Amino acid sequence: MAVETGKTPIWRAIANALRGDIAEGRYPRGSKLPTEAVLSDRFGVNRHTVRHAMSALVDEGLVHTRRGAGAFVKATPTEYPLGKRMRYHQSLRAAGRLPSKKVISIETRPSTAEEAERLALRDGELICVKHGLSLADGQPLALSESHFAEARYPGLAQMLSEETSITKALARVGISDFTRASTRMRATAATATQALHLQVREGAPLMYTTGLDVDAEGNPIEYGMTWFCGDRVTLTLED
Amino acid sequence: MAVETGKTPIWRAIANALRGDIAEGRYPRGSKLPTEAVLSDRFGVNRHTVRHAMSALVDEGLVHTRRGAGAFVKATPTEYPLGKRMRYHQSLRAAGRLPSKKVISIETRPSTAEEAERLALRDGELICVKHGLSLADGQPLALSESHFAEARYPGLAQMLSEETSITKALARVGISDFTRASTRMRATAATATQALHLQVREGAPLMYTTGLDVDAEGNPIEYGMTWFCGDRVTLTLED
DNA sequence: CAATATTTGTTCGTATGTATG
DNA sequence: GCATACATACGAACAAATATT
Repeated sequence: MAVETGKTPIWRAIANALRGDIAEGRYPRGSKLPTEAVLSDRFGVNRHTVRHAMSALVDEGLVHTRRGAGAFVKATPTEYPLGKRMRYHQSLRAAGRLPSKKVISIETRPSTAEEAERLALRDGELICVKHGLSLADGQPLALSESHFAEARYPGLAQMLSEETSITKALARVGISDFTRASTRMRATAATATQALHLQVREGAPLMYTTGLDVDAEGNPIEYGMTWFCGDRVTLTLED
Repeated sequence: MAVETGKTPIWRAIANALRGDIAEGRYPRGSKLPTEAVLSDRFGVNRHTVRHAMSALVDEGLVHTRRGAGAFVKATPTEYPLGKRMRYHQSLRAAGRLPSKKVISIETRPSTAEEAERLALRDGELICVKHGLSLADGQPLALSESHFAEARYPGLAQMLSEETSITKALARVGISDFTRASTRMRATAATATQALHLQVREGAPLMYTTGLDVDAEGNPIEYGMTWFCGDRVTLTLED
C-alpha cells in the first residue's frame, strides 16, 4: 500500500498502511514484519519514522518486537461472521479469541417513537436498554446498545446484569431461540466517549451496525446497535 | 444524540450528530430540521456554532436551507443491499438514485501472490485491474478496484474502457452471469488520495469491502475491493 | 389581504487557543 | 520571547424571506 502526502503525519500513514496489510492477512498472525531498514527504504523515509509507526502498532497491541529478531504480528483482526445465527461468544471462540463482556449500564425508560416502531410497541412503552462493551483477548472490540420491550420480558433487566451473555439472559426469561432478521451497516467516526471505551483515537473509523433479532414467529425481540472497532474486526459474509 | 468534549470542534460534532440522525432516518428526506434556535438550545451552544455545522451539511449536499422557512433534508444515504446478486446500477436505481461511473485507470500487469491466490492463478500471471469511481446523482459514492485474470478474458481491458458497467463488459467477453461468493468488511480512514476522489475529508470513515465474484460453476471471475463513503451509503443485509 | 411571528442570513464586536515565523 | 495569523466560539442586533393568524 502506498503512502501519500497530506495532513496526516507520515509515521501515522505508515502505521495505517502496515495495520491495513496485517488486517488483510498479508502478514498473518505470528509472522515477521519486514525489517525497519527494508520498510524505511520501501516508504522512502528515515528509519526513525518507521520506528515511530512501529511503536504505535506496539502500543495498540498489534505487533511485538524482539531486539535482534524483528517485529512480529501479535494479533490480527477478529473475523466476525454476519448471519442469521451469529452469537458473540461462539463467533469469537471460533476465531480463536477469548471473548468477554462488560456491562456499562442498564436502564429502563420510556421508548422513543423510533425505538417503539422497531420493536412494534406503542410509543412511550417501557423498554430495557443495555449498554455494553465486548472484548476479545481483553482488548475492546465493540460497543453495543441493546433494546428490549420491558413488558414482554419481566425481570430481564435483572437477568442482563447477572449474565455475561445476552443469549443466556434471554434464555432465563423463556426465549430459547432467536435469529437476525435484518442488518444495516455504515462507517462512522468514533466520538470522544466511544473512543474512550474502545481505546482508540477520537475520529477512528468504526463499523456501525444496527440489527433486529426476532423469534421463530418473526416477532421482534431485540433491537441492537453495535459499533465495531474498524481496525480490530473484519465482518464476513459467506455466500 | 449528545455532543461531547474532545479535540473535535463543537460545530463538527454537531454536524456529525445531525448527519447521523439523518442517516438513521430520524429526519427523512424532505423533512424539516429543527430551527437553529432549537438546536442551539438543545446542544447548549451559540446559534453561530449551529450555523457553522449546518453550513457544512449544506456543503455536503445533505441539507438545503430556505430563509424564513428552515433547513430541509435534501438527500439521505443510499441504501445498498448486499447479496449474491448485487449489481451497482440496478441497486442504485432501486434506491431512487441516478447511477454513474467514472473510470480512473485500467492497467494490465503481473499479479501479486495474493491476487493470484484469490483468482486461482499462477503467481505472476497477467491480470487486468480497473480503478473506478461510482457516483449517485453526481455525488461520489465509492471507489473500486476490480481484478480479472487477463488470460481468461481476452480483450476485457478494451471492453471495460468502452462500457460503463462491469456487468456489460463481462457480457461482451462471454460471462452472462456471476454471483458474489464472499464479502468481507472493515472500517478504514480515507487516505489523502481516496479523500480527493470521494470528496471527503482525509481520515473520513469508509466502509472497505472485498469480495469475490464467481460463475455458475464457482470459478473465480472478479476479485474486487470497494471503499464506500461511510456517510453516503448504508449497506443492508436482509434475512 | 394585512398584520404579526418565525426563521434564516448578515454584520458588527469580543475573546481564546494554537500554529507559524 | 514576541508578533502575526487563523480557527473556534459566544453575544447582540438587524435585514430579508417565509409562515401563520
